[in-house]
Amino acid sequence: MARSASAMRGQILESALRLFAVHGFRGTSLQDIASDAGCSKASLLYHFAGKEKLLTELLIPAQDALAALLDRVAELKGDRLVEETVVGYVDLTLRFRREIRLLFEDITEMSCHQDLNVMELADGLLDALAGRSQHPPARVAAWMVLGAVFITGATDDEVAPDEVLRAEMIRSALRTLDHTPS
Amino acid sequence: MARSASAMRGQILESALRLFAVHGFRGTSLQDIASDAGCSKASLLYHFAGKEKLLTELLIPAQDALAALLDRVAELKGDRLVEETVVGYVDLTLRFRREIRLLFEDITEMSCHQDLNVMELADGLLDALAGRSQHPPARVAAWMVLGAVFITGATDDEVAPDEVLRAEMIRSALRTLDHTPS
DNA sequence: ACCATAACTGTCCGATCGGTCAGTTCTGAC
DNA sequence: GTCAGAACTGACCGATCGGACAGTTATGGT
Repeated sequence: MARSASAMRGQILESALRLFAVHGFRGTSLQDIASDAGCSKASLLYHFAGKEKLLTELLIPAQDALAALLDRVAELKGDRLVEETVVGYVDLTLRFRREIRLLFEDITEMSCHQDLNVMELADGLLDALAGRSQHPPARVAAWMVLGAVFITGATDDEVAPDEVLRAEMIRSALRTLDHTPS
Repeated sequence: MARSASAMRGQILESALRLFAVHGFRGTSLQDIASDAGCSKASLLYHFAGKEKLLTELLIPAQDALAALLDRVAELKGDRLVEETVVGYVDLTLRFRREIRLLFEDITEMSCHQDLNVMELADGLLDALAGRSQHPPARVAAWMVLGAVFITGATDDEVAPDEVLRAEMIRSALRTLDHTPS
């Protein structure tokens, strides 16, 4: 058939993202993705140099968004820093739900992935959430928020409508950080 | 050599737990475990009926401990319920760190595992953390605590000594749940 | 109409995995 | 010492995986 290149690429990426999010990176074979996308495994490997490259391409948008957030809050301090970081982080997890689930499934794979520096960015996020503080209580609370938002965003339990979920996640996170609402 | 059965079994379980926690269930082969434990793959399969059974045996203690916790707080209400649940859950994650990491790595595997009912127990835990409330804000906050403690316990970053970590995890969790300290 | 090239595929390959099995080695009771 | 059975092993098997490659089909510019 030979459709336009970008169409098939997009279809493959979509299928890969969904399957990876459900069954994990290792739990999804190239054949699974190809079947779901409606092409042959060989065609998949024509568009993407390998399974790893496919994973990389899927995660880069989320990574860039996180990097942009960290860049945006880099010059803030105190209350503004924490508030902006929390809101930005929550929005990010809701926007990239499936990517988060994928990251969640194969966190160890990512740590030693050369093209992705998720761990580095996570450190920066942790730092901002702690308000640049090095005190153990603040660091622990920041870790808690990191995990809380991460998992709450990754879950697909319809615990609440997205708008309510977002608002409550932000409020809960700020409480965790002992941040009195302004 | 043919050492006593229990000794080799214990060695295999120990090796499996460590390797699973680091590389995940799928990321660890039976040969990896056997080499680490100092025996052959065939010997490993002599002691354990299969890879799944090995996983089950590793997670049962943690599962039982969680079930016991839920049983203990079943008759409590209000503040006592939430406090006991939080403290118990935090202690549990710190006691079973590696098991948590393992669970963390392969959460989807577990959901469809017949011998383990982790998801069912997680629901009970969520319910107790929410103080048996069905209101969305309380449910979201409970989800946040579930994830926060989960990840903070699973991480091996030495963010703080265990005693400080424990105390701060409990305090942070109670703040997340909007629980004014008694 | 023609053709260079992009898009695609069927088929094969080596590696790795979980698991089986017949056979060997060790141990403890007598 | 002997011997039954537990403990252990090397060799092998079928399945599955990621990937390579030669060959085929469709497309767009001329």
